[in-house]
Amino acid sequence: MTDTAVGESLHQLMHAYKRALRRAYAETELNLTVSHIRTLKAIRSLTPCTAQHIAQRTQRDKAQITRLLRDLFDADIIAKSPHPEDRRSQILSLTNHGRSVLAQVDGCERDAHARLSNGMAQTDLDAFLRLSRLMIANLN
Amino acid sequence: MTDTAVGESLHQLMHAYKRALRRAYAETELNLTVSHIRTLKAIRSLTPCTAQHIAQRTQRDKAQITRLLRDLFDADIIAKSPHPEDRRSQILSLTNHGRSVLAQVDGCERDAHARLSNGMAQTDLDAFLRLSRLMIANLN
DNA sequence: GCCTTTCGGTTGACAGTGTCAACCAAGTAG
DNA sequence: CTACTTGGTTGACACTGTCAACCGAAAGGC
Repeated sequence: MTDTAVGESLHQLMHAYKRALRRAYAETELNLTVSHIRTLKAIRSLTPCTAQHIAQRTQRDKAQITRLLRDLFDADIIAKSPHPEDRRSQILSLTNHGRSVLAQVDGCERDAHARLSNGMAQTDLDAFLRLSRLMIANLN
Repeated sequence: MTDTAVGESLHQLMHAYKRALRRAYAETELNLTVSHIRTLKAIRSLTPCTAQHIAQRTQRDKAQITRLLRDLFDADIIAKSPHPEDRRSQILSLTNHGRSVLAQVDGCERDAHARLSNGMAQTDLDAFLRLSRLMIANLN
């Protein structure tokens, strides 16, 4: 029985979390999906950053990355500059606009996270994180 | 920073888990998606069971439930019988075929779950479950 | 040098999923 | 009876994940 319980919980948790994020993002008048934002955050945390760095980091298909990047580029949130050593590749970076967008996003997420972790001790959060990562490693 | 870490971990874990399930299901020659199976399991655990019982249990849109049920019905996995007290509603149940399908699914999931929880103590799993449920409750 | 293979990225196509709104028929309350 | 609610269906649409084909650039062998 605990077999299916873990699966069910995962589903529900994921779903509820995404819904919470979407709601939070919607309030900011930014027309970005969860995927766009995940991509943005990957760009911020990777330097230098190219498309397949993001694909690796977020574990998603490179085709999807391409499309997300196009949207972000069109919205003037990211900039592309030529890779100095490989002309196939492009270095991605945030524009000023992008940085301010991301700042707003951070605010939203802080709220969502506060709500998520309401009544949980820091040790609980750490434990959750540790177990999640263990499971991810097991599955990959 | 742990803010985003929890979100990222959730995403990745969910994704990896779904992928593992999909792979496992694919081997069984059953043409069922993760959603179909979640629906099936809901039917098994709810008696009596109607469409919106499932919607409630799995936290999904009733429109989606309708479509999933149609597929399952067409595949002779579930049966519909009239609700004795409400002619709008239908009681859902598993067919014999459905029960054997579900038995196969259980096998797949046991494997996937074994892999997922490799190297984790039972207390870890319990803790994970507890924390997940707490978070779900927080978000709803 | 050239040829083949690999790699970064793009594009097209498609299935699965989540969400919303409109709707119908059956039930319920006034 | 009328008005409102409820169970279920349908249509439409956006987001997401996945696969295969492709292009141009790079790398390695010869």
